[in-house]
Amino acid sequence: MTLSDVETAPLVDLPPVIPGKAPGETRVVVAMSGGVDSSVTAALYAQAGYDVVGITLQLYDHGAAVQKKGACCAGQDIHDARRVAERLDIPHYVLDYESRFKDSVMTDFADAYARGETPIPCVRCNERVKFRDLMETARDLGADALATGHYVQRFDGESGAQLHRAVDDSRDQSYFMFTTKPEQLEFLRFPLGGLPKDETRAIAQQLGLEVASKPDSQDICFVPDGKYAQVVERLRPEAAEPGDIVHLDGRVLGTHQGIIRYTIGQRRGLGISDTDAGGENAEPLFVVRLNPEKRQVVVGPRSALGVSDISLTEVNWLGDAPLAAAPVDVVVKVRSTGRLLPAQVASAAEGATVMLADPEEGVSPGQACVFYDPADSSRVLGGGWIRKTH
RNA sequence: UGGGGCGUCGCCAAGUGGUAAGGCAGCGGCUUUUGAUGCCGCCAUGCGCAGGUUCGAAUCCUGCCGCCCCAG
Repeated sequence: MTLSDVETAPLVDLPPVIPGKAPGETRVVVAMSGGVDSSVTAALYAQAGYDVVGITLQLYDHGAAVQKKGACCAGQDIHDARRVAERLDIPHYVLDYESRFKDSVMTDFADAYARGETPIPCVRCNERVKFRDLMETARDLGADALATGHYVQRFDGESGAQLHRAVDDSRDQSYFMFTTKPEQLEFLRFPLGGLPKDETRAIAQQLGLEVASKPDSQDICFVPDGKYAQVVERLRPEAAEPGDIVHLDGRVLGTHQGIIRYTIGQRRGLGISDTDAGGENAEPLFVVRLNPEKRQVVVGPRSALGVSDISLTEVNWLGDAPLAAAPVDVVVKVRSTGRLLPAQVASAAEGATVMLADPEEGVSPGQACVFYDPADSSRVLGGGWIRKTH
């Protein structure tokens, strides 16, 4: 039984990958992780008659520690991807990207923590692995496009391809895609971005894909047991050394087991109680700042968390007109799951400056600030890495 | 070894005869496809110890222990 026997009517109204070019003549490389989303992505193009090539990247190798829990691991995911490709009757390749993933993503991850920042490895992976090395490979294979299962939308506009949020706000992944360059965007396709919440699984089920009920991935892929500190500690042991927990007012309130365990805005896990206020006035303490040089975790009351000005580096701008020194109105996200915040952005010496209309809490260096069009908040105008806040 | 005060959960702290508030910390869960935040739940059969009074005591009485203060 092949795919065409199961389902003949199109499941999704797929826009042509290359307008005017017949699907049969169009080669689409699909990045297949072994999960539901990328599997359905491949299936949609295969069903529509495209010349689909599935590629799975082997990014890391979980040792025995993970396998014994029976949780999914790199090996299982690769196996799942291969099964799906077989079922779809498409060629499938597994590429060993372990060393470049380690160099481009894991090292950056550890370095960021050592610097007192809180990294987003998923963005680095998109930026430095999937949309760089994998894209290059796709081009080498003569592909017309690289498709992924990300929940974002891509539209052709007056001045080139535009990046937009997913239709389903609860699944939108645009925050993780802000580094995508215009020329990369031209080559990318995201067929799931227009799908409502449960549609993908329903399609996977209709197609009889075994991954249909596979749980959504969560947490960081290379630390599925949640103990990311161990990974960092292996690469940057100095970041796991104990130090003082210091209050903004200078009091030393306790000690911590490594700066890597904390991020700005964090409340839990400090193990300290500020009782100077006394009685019912004891306020919870939050991490306000990390000082890697002194190995200090600086804490303070919630009122000390508000941030209005943010300095960004490595800014990627996707707007029609270039970003200038004169502030422009945008709305921004400072975390993937969060409200859109009114703000202004202006280019600066080494990136850009963002001024929030209202202070926001828990804004950490190493995280991303992503810009959206205030007139059409679905459109991504770019973003940058948060370097400093105040 | 004179006088006064205090001793309630890891920290702070209500409670002065009617059957142990609350906050902080901690733990568990939900939410979240980065990190946080948030939300929900749990958290002293016992109030320094030992007796006594009382139907009933953290609350009253006695003794002891431990801190603190003031004296000399």
